[in-house]
Formats: sequence, C-alpha cells, structure tokens
Amino acid sequence: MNADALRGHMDALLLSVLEREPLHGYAIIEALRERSGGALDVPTGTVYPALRRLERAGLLAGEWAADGGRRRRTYRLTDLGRRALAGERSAWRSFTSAIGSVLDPLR
Amino acid sequence: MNADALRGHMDALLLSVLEREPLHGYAIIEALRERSGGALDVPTGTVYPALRRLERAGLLAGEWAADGGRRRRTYRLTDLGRRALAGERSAWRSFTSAIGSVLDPLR
DNA sequence: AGCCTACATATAGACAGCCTACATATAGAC
DNA sequence: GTCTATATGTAGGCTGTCTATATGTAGGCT
Repeated sequence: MNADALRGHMDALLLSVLEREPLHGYAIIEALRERSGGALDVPTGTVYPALRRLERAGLLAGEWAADGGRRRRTYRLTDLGRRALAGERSAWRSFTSAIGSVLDPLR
Repeated sequence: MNADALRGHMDALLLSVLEREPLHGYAIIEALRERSGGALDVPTGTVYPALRRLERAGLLAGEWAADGGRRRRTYRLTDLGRRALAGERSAWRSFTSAIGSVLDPLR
C-alpha cells in the first residue's frame, strides 16, 4: 500500500475502527490490519500522532488506563467524532465515485 | 474534494485521461472536470508540475504545438506509461477494497 | 540470570506532493 | 479598451505520512 494514497483517509479509518468500541493505539493498528485482510499495516509513527490530532480536534477522547504495569491510552468517539465519521463516509463515496468515473469510464 | 485525498492518485488520473488521445494540460483539466461530473477541479499549479514529473519519469511524452499564436504542450502516453496505467488501475482496486473493508464492514 | 519477542506509546526529522498565489501571453466578445 | 476564456509555468507553503529512534513492561525460552 502506497503511503501517499492513504493521505487524507487516515482519519476516516481511525474513526471507523473506533465506531463499535473504544480501543487503544496498538489495538487500532491490529484492527486495521485484520479488517483489511492484511492490506493495511500502518506504522506507529503514523497512528499515534494522528490519534493526538483527532483528540485535539475533539473527535476522539483519550484516557489512560493501566493493564498491569502497561500503560494504555484508550480512545473513544465523541459525538462530534461520530458526526465526522458520517461525513468521512460520505466523502469517501464521492471520492471513489469521482476517481472511478475517470479511471473506469466504461462502468 | 479534499486536497489530501487526491494525493497519490493524481498520476492515475492523468494517465487515464491520456489513454484515448493525446491532450494538452488545459484540456486535461477540462476532461477531468467533465468525466467526474464536476467533482474534480484540479488547479493548474497541480497539473503542470505533475505532467512534467510524469514526462521526466518516461510515462508521458510532451511536444510543443502552435494553435495560432497560442503555444500548447501536448502529452501522449508512452508504452511505459500505458503499463504504469495498468498498474495504477490495479492499485486503485486494491486501495478502495482495503479502505472500503474498514469503512463499510457490512458489505 | 540473560535474552528475545510481543506489547505499548511517543517524538524528531525527512520527504513528497498538492495547493495558493503570482506571472505571462493570446484570442475573441462586447 | 476591457473582460473573459484559453494556455503555461514557477516559487513557496503546508501538512500528513513515513523512517528511525527511544523508552518500558510482560512473558517465554534456555
């Protein structure tokens, strides 16, 4: 998976993965890998800053938790994040439709 | 259309538009707008450098032409560009499939 | 005890491509 | 003469993703 292609879609992926249940960063990376059948293997250096960014934007709420000696920061969708996810889904459909109409004009 | 979303897909769009017939930059912009139903309105500051880049990479061949006093640089796909387009189409399918499987897990 | 792997988070800096804004010039309509 | 459409191009900014590095716990293996 080309890095540039992901650009601008990371937010949608993160919000979508957090839709059903709150997860911490490492679990999010695993969820993305599993749900994409291995196609999405996003590095930690991408995910952690992105989660912070979404938290600053008010789309996610993060909370520290301890699992034994391990510290985890678990993120959940805020109401604003839920609305943003709906927008991202809609934008994704428009995006694929627009690019698709150019790439596969026969469809 | 969000600017970041386009990132990494510009090449595929340009190659695809030039698949049927050679076109110059301005006409490419119009073709993208028309074929996408107005969704894609790519600024000249994006297209012209991208065309140069693809030419340097050997995917396009450009040639100056005169239409009256106007100068135009018409680009056509090279054989390498045609092969690259096939790769871009394949990558696009993988990409939409991967993101789609995360965004719409019910499908 | 010592080592390795998996789990878990984080930051600094590099990189690349798309954008805005600007610059230039012709053609044709009004 | 002015305006709009046509036509190309560059400089510089922005920003999000990546690589590389750092830190530390837990648990298995030898």
